[in-house]
Amino acid sequence: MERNEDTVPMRRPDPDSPEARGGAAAVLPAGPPVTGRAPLDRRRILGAAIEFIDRNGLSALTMRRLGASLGVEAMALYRYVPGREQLLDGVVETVIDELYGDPDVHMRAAGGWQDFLQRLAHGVRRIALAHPEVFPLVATRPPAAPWVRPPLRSLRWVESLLTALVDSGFSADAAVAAYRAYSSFLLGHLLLEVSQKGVQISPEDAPEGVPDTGTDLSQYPLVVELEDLLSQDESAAEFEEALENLLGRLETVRREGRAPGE
Amino acid sequence: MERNEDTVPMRRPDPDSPEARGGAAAVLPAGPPVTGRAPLDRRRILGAAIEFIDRNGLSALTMRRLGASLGVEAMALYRYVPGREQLLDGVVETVIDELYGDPDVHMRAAGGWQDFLQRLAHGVRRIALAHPEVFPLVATRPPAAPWVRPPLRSLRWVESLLTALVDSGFSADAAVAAYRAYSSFLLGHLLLEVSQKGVQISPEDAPEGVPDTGTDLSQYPLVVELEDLLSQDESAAEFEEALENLLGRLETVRREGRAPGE
DNA sequence: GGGCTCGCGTTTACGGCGTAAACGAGGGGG
DNA sequence: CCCCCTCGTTTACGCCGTAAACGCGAGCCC
Repeated sequence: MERNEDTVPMRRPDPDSPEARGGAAAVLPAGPPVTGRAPLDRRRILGAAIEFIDRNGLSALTMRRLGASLGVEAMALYRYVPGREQLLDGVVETVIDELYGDPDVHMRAAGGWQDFLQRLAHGVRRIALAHPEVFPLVATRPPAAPWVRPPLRSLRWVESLLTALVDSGFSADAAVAAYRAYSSFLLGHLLLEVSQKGVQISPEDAPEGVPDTGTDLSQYPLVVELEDLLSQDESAAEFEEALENLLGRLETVRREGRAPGE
Repeated sequence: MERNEDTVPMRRPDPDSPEARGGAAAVLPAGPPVTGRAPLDRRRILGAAIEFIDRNGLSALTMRRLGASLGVEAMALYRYVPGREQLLDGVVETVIDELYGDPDVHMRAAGGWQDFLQRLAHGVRRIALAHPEVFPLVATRPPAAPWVRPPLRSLRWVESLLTALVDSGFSADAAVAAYRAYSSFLLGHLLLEVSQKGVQISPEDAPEGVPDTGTDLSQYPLVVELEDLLSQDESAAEFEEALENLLGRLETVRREGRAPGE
């Protein structure tokens, strides 16, 4: 066991964590930050919904409670949102639209396609970490078209990404394959990361003297032996590692100018 | 890439599709297949819930309707299941327990760790494709412990997997890292695959003469140009390709006997 | 055999949900 | 002045999850 201590040299907290950035992923600067009574509008409703989910969890969001958090009856929301389902669609769209406000993510691949994908990936990760309760929604809400894949649920970003790849020498086939591999990578890593984060927090009650006597692990000796390692959170490093690997793999695909499967 | 060869020789429809297998992933052989009135029990309830979700979608599942599908009032279910949430937990557990009945998936790595991981991956994929409406539940339900990562939500499988890796020469670090990378890969790929499959089906209504005039694509020329490619379903090949790549990457990690990030 | 108990499904009831529909209040233009 | 348009409220309906009381048939003890 040589790998705890300070083997990891200077990986401060986590470059994508919310506190490492000056609230750059804040929800909405919608005019004055009044929390009292202001004229309702769609943006304000969606912002309040995101804040509500961040604070209380997705399952606690109801039309009545969201209305109450805005100082309004539930039915008032229906003037601006057709219904609860479309409200959630709007939440998902608003959350990923935070990418446009992220100064480290660009829509055009000025620094090459690898820089583009890297910045985009970290931007999405920042959003996931800033809204862990919302991200499962981003992941599972049915997309508009079969080729709009979570978590990049916006045509503009798909167009950006494909453009960056094709302009950098990817064939059409390879660009599409890269888009799909990239989406799968982001979705898998980030969904697991936020769900893991949620689990660590949620059993906050019953902090007894003996920790974690919930289940009997005696039948799983290796799990017991590796429990420390398994509990460690190496998400940031693993994300980086897997991302680098993916980019490397895509580079060979690009060079050989063919789809990766053949 | 020397490690496929004849592992996947004839890729006609899809080796993991439900119809390509003789119902091997059927839900329950719980005694006589009577659908009428039989004594209620937990297994029968969970089986009915899975069938209900497969047929009508997760959002249609209510205690009352599930009761009705069993010829019983909703409250009768509460003798066997504490509540709706725990019912869903049971559904998830039951679905992944289908792995134990899969003759192509083994709990011990008799044919080497790569064979083990490959069989397991395809087993999980078969389950995902057999129950596309259930899989998002498998992916997003909070796990029991932070180190039980979807989609392999069972301590027995985690123990199996780690054992296979450690026995094959992975260091403890490397085995844990491999477990995490493998989980992310499975989750990302399969969640996207089933969600894509769901989207193709759901807008079944309004098959007008002009197809897909729903949204204006004029601002996204590359998306338009690549629309055919983007709509193609290459899930099986991409899954195989990404899995092979992951295994290859893990092999170098194993050989060098260190965690992959350093 | 008679009555008692107990396992199991039903009935009833309650508060909360999403949302359709009718209803005001308040203000700006004819 | 009055009308009507905008926007939030009130009321109402059917469905939801589930607590609690109930009923009923089978088995058992005496």
